[in-house]
Amino acid sequence: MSSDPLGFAPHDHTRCVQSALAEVVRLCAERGVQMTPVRRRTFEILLEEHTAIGAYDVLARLDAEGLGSKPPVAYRALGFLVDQGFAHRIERLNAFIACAHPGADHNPAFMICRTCGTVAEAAAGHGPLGASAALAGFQIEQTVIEAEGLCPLCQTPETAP
Amino acid sequence: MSSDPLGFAPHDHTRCVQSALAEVVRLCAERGVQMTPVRRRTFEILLEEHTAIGAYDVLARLDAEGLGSKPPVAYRALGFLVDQGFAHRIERLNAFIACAHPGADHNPAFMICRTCGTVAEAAAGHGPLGASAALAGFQIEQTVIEAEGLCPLCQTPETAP
DNA sequence: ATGTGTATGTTATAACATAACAGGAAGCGC
DNA sequence: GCGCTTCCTGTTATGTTATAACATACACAT
Repeated sequence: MSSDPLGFAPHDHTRCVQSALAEVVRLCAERGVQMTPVRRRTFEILLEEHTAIGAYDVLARLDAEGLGSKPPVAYRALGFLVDQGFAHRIERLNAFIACAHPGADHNPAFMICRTCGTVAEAAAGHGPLGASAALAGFQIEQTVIEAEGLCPLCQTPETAP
Repeated sequence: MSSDPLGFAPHDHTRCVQSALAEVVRLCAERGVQMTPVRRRTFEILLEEHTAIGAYDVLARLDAEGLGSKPPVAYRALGFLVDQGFAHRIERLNAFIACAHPGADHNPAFMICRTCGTVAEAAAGHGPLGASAALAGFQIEQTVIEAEGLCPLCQTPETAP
């Protein structure tokens, strides 16, 4: 990804895959956790897909490459990536997506296009909840912030896929 | 059940069930949609439960009352309630909860206690996404905003359930 | 009475997810 | 080396959530 924090613009994909991969490999070493073949390939698949993808779709690709054929294999690898902040789970879609800023401390928010399925990550902070939560005395640990709508391209019939 | 957090404060539950039910019945008439027995009972179940509850749990209760035993029955009734804004789906929990303000035009946010499971509804607006989305040219139609953490009672061991 | 629309009943299956246990490889202290 | 622990992977089996597709019923208008 050369420049595209918001994700609806074209970019150099090959390059973004490589740099993200290098970055997470570095982070794993730093944290003393293992980037095993299954985990690595799972992360690559998410990067290549470059949109949210279901656990069973990931599994199908792992299986095709002889890296595992049973659900737990995919769920464990995805769980690891999510735990490490290298990927996110999109609750609305029951799907996973590579993190746009691995390593960065962030509270991600997502914009999901209902037409083309593209998912873009944005920064969120704890947002409007901060105020309500403070008022209620609720201690936030984690947030899910997902918007569904139309991406720029799908708003105009001519450019829509 | 006569005291339990909506928000996280106790209140007169019997009364809130009655008034919410009356309100949605009124709204159905106003909108020309039908509040059938299954839909009505489903809504009552959500109100009585007063927290997020899974579709199959709703179904079990409908079944016990002879109102339907197959998944589609529950999913259709819940879908109707959600469509009408009488209930909300909590993505994080794959569960449903009665709306705290039926009829009001709102973009709800939810606070989910990871210890006691209580779910409180708050107002959100389009929140932090508004800015990011505008910047990206993304047209928001609907948002999912859910925070997980500790409710006031569960923050202190003595008062935690 | 016939068509139309809306709701429900039912079958079957799809899609998503995890518990539980077995085996194997890497590191470590002895 | 040997035994120990730890972490990761493989596999079985099952649990949980959700929907497609088709059949039936009823209400109401033409």
